[in-house]
Amino acid sequence: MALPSPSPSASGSTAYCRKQKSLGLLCSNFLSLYNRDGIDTVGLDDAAGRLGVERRRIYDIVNVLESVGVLVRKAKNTYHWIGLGAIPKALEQLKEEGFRNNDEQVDVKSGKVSDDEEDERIPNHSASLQDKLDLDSIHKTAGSSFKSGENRKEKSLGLLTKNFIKLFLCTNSDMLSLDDAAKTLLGDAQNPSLTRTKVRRLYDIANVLSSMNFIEKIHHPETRKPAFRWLGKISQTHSQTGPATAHQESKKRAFGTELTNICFKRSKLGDQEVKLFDLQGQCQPVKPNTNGSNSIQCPPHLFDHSDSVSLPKPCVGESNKVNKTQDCENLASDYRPQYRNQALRDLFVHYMDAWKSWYSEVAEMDPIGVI
DNA sequence: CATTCCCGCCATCTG
DNA sequence: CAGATGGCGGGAATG
Repeated sequence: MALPSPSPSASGSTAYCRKQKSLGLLCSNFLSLYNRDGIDTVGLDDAAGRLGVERRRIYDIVNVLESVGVLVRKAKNTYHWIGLGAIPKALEQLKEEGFRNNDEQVDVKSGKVSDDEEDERIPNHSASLQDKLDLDSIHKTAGSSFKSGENRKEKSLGLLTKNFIKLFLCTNSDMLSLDDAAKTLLGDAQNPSLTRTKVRRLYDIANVLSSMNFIEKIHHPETRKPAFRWLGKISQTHSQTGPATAHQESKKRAFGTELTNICFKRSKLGDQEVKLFDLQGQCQPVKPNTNGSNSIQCPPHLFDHSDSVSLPKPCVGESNKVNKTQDCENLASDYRPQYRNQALRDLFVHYMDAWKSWYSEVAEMDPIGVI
């Protein structure tokens, strides 16, 4: 049926920009919006509205954030904001959990010990990755019978996030390709389509974790293949963490490179008026608590944009298409603040890099005099 | 062509 | 039972 063809009727380039809709960006914005004093509860509708995205996307964000302790479901439509300060503890817990499950592979039906799912002993589970840390996981392969209940939960983004993180926390290497991660988490399931789906989810997760600087995308030194590296260093493996700040992720899909997620649907028209949120930046960056706090370090922080730049950047396209465009255009001129041109954007990116390097090696950076 | 990952349908799960 | 959740995979951007 007549698909709402994306007909780029409007002369010129398509204004749609994938980056502006990334989960990573959305996550940053979400945090910018709520990570501040006084916030106690987060309403899904409110969030969706202010961030100008569909509810569905909020679920994605919230689910991974919940896995890291930043939020807790309070009631329907409502979450209790805990804060970034809860992250270290949550990670510590995940780590423990991971190790525990690892060597005794608890069997607990319907998760008792670590809420996790319930499994079925993967038959030929051969350690595919460095370790055999078989964090729970285990999903029956090509489905057969199953108790939809647990089965569904078993595949939740939240759980997957936890397991993904455990992979880093309980493993020697802190570098992981999503493909390997997917396979590991699937208990080496052969089913390629299953893996594909898993990888898709991992991309989602990786994006938000990246935006929070938990991990960073890199290319495996040898394989050249894309992988992710854990940045929230763990005591042991720490040791000078590599060469330090190899931040050259210039212009790829650098998450958080842009602000806001305005609605510019890919094909279907964007409905509801874009309600750009009015974040004032103020996202109290949690300082790197390097003091005492044992091993796990809260990932280097988010908000690359917090202070200096914080305003929403509406779709910068020159020409858009559909009707709704009007709205955006208007909004664009209203909020238009920065980054309308490459130069500014670059500057911003630069700023972010500076922040990252500063953070990762507290002191290593040199005040690049961009300006 | 391969990799990334947004989008939104629709199965499930609450309240 | 309506509304809330969120798995899932098609297929469009991007590399």
